[in-house]
Amino acid sequence: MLSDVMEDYLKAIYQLQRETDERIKTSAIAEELDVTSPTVTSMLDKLEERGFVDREKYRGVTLTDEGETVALEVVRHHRLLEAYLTEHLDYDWAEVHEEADRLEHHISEDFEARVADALGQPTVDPHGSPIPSADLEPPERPDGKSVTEFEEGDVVVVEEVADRDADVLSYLADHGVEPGVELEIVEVAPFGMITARSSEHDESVSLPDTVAHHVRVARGAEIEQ
Amino acid sequence: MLSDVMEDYLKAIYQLQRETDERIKTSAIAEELDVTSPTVTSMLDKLEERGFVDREKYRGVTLTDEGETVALEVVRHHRLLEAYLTEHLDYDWAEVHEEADRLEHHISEDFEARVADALGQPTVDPHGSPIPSADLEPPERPDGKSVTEFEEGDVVVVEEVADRDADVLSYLADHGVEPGVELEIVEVAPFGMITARSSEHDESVSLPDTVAHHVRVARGAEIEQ
DNA sequence: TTTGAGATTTAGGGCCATCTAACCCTAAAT
DNA sequence: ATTTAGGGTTAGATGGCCCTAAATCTCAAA
Ligand SMILES: [Mn+2]
Ligand SMILES: [Mn+2]
Ligand SMILES: [Mn+2]
Ligand SMILES: [Mn+2]
Repeated sequence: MLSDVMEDYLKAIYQLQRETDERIKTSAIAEELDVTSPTVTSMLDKLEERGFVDREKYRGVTLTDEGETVALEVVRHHRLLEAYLTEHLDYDWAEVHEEADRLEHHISEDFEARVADALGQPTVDPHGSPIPSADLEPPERPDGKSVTEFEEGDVVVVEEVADRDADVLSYLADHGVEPGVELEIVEVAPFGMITARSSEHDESVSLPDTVAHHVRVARGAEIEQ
Repeated sequence: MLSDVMEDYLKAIYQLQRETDERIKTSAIAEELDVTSPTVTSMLDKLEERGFVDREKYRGVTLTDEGETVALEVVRHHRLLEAYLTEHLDYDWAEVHEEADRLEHHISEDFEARVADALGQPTVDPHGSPIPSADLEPPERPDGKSVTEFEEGDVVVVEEVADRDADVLSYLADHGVEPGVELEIVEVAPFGMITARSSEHDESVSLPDTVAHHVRVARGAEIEQ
């Protein structure tokens, strides 16, 4: 059996891999999980021994197929829980992450199935992130781009808000940045900040790149002048 | 913070204390939690140091008030979860225990409150066991007696079926032994077995004392001849 | 091509929860 | 008052996850 700590490492590696295409470095995992790098090194030893990661010493790791399957399992649990908590237990969008992050390791497959049934086999979580299917086949890369890749005047539709910080999410919700909302990019500042107007709130929000990077969008319809 | 293992020890001691009035022995805890007695001894050291149990070496432990509060917290989580799983996720009476036994250590106080709300602040779980109140005041001893204390001809109403084994619970449900059901004691065998007729199923069930001991009942109305 | 800053691994240690083997205490029976 | 069986505790070890300090490697800049 896999410990919840190991599950967290595999999930972290999976999520870092979604962002970079490169091998995942010890330091990136250490940062993500808030542990020191020697701790990561020794865990990577174990994960390699167990066949969950491919490793090149000093050059980082990638998940094996088995490692990816475990990660997808955990991510599926996480996102189903987030969806269930918002839909059936009246949790707020911004609050669900922490609860799901603990419970994801402790629910049975039976529980997972019942939650998925109660939700009608959903495919995205409340943040717009895709929920891996029950067969745990690796999903395709989403084709949405980060909002930081657009320019002044572009109109986009928010697909996913992948931040995990409750305060940031509350702020975004308060200013109308949620999956499904249309945004017009009104300004791209030279110091890494983007300003957009939400069609919902008819109000503009400014976001530093660190936050904006987590807002994935698709190009929307042109706005009439 | 208390580990989930410590919570399990305190819950086990609490539940053993409900049955005996005497100090709880190392071996009883070891049996309950399926660990060896030296393991229990060393955990009792820690629990004593932390002020959760009163200990007399070689003579067993009792919970302190703090220890009892922790135990009640865990039991409240457990029973609320059992109730929620049966009411809202379509779990069967017999199946909930294992799931609740894991999750009880990992839900937040917020989750607890939301589940209690969704259920309308219930006071008993699906097995008829009392759910400790949110303030965690020690509940009174229930006044129900074990069905083994009755005699042939007595009519009783089932209040609580405190077994934890899924197969035993399924069997009991199949034969109409559930909270709220009326039973007539039809035979008390000399070798520790009791036979009762369920008014629901109009069928009789025979139960060894080991099982019957967990069926708590109140005296019911007399049956007309 | 060399070198040094920065990242990674190794070394060594701590705490937790568990085990087995060995020793010791209690309480009941003589 | 002794004995002894049964059970409790101590001793010592393991595996898991984490840490700091020291050694080692990598890669980009000079
Ligand atoms: Mn999340
Ligand atoms: Mn699963
Ligand atoms: Mn139970
Ligand atoms: Mn609680």
